[in-house]
Amino acid sequence: MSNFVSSPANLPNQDMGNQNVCVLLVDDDHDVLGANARYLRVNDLNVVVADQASTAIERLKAEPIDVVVTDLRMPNCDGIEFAHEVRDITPLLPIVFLSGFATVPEIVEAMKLGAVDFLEKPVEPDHLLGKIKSVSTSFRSEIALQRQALNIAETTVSLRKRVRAYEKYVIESCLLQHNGRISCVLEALDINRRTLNEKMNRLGIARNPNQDAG
Amino acid sequence: MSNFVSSPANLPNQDMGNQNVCVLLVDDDHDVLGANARYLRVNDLNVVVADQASTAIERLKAEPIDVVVTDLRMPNCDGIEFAHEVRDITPLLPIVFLSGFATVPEIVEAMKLGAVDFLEKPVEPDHLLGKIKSVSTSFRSEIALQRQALNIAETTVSLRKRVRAYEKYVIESCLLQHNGRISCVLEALDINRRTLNEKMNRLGIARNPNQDAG
DNA sequence: GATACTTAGGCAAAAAATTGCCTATTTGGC
DNA sequence: GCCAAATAGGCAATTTTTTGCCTAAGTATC
Repeated sequence: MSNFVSSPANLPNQDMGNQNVCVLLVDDDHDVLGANARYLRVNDLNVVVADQASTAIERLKAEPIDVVVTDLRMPNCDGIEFAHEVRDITPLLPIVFLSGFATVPEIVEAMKLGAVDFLEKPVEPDHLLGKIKSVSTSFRSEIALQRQALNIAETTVSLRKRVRAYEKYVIESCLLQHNGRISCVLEALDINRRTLNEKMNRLGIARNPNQDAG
Repeated sequence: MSNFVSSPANLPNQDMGNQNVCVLLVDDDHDVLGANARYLRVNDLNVVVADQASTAIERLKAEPIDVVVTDLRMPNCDGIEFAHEVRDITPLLPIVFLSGFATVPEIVEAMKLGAVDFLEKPVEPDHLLGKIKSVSTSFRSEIALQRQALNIAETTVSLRKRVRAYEKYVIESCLLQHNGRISCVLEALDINRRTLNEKMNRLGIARNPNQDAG
């Protein structure tokens, strides 16, 4: 996969391995950067690293990034400003912020800039991985859904189809986020086990087997 | 103006005098509530007050609220839960949170739920007023808005609620797009007339009257 | 091999949603 | 006032969905 901008309009429900997802990790602390990068790579993600905003921006322009994970506090340029620059280049790219100390206004601003999440340092690598996975699928679907949603006039997509697609996406991304662990999905979506089974059959959602990752 | 409910996808940028803006103030502290209400009223806002979530929800259903301002920590029901309920009713209504102590996850969750802003108590009345004014004109970031509208933000909400919210959004925005013309919506969404009626009742979608189509 | 844990699915009752038919109300035109 | 068009809603038959109960299969642990 490359840039979301160019992804097809349909909901991409084929399960994709992590190996296609490309993450841009930005952190001025080389230790953190290295550790996270290693963990994510071991789990089949493509990882591009940068230890400062300017480098990150270059990378972003050069490579097909799917998710940005950035520290909020950096020496030469703060994370918010960086996020603004990212927005200029890719208006919808998901950004996950990391920070140990953050003020309310900073968090608010970050979220307004469309941060997908805001994690507190130190982050458990596994948590970060889960977040990235879920973000990258939900984002793909998001683009697709937006297209559909915003093009009501042009394409006649029945309400039924749209709702189905949405439901499918929600379940799939939840499934992904929990490594295919059905019991977690049941809880997260607050849904009866039997109902979930039925829905998955109806919507053609594959039982996800081999997500090891943890 | 009335509910934002009836204006989903578009940013409502018409400027209106304060006197038409209706604010729902929610706070369990009567002193704070009274003081803020007074200040806002003096400044020509319509203010509806509630000292607990349940009352607030009733008010919300009954009156044409434009902005909700709520405390995050309340005795019977926390602000996040309250916001969830608000979202069930009005997926796009701007919510401003107030709080003295808030954790990062709380703030993040609130923002994902489409909070327009998050102010730290104690709030200067004038600051609050400014915020409300700007909210009712400018609005929150388009990205957050779209995410919200599409219910993409991965908040922990039951599948059922999310699907409902999405369905509601689709219908509302279609309705808006066709100036409230039901017959067009029927065609656009490829849905049975009777079914649409039922859904609109179930989801609490207001029959839209006088959209003259500016 | 026994045991615990997780998940799938058959079956049927119960609940919810869809939809056709018919009627009522409103609005605008003649 | 009368007619046509658009919309809402009552009622009931039909279809779908949800869900509890019970069984079974696959895995991992002991």
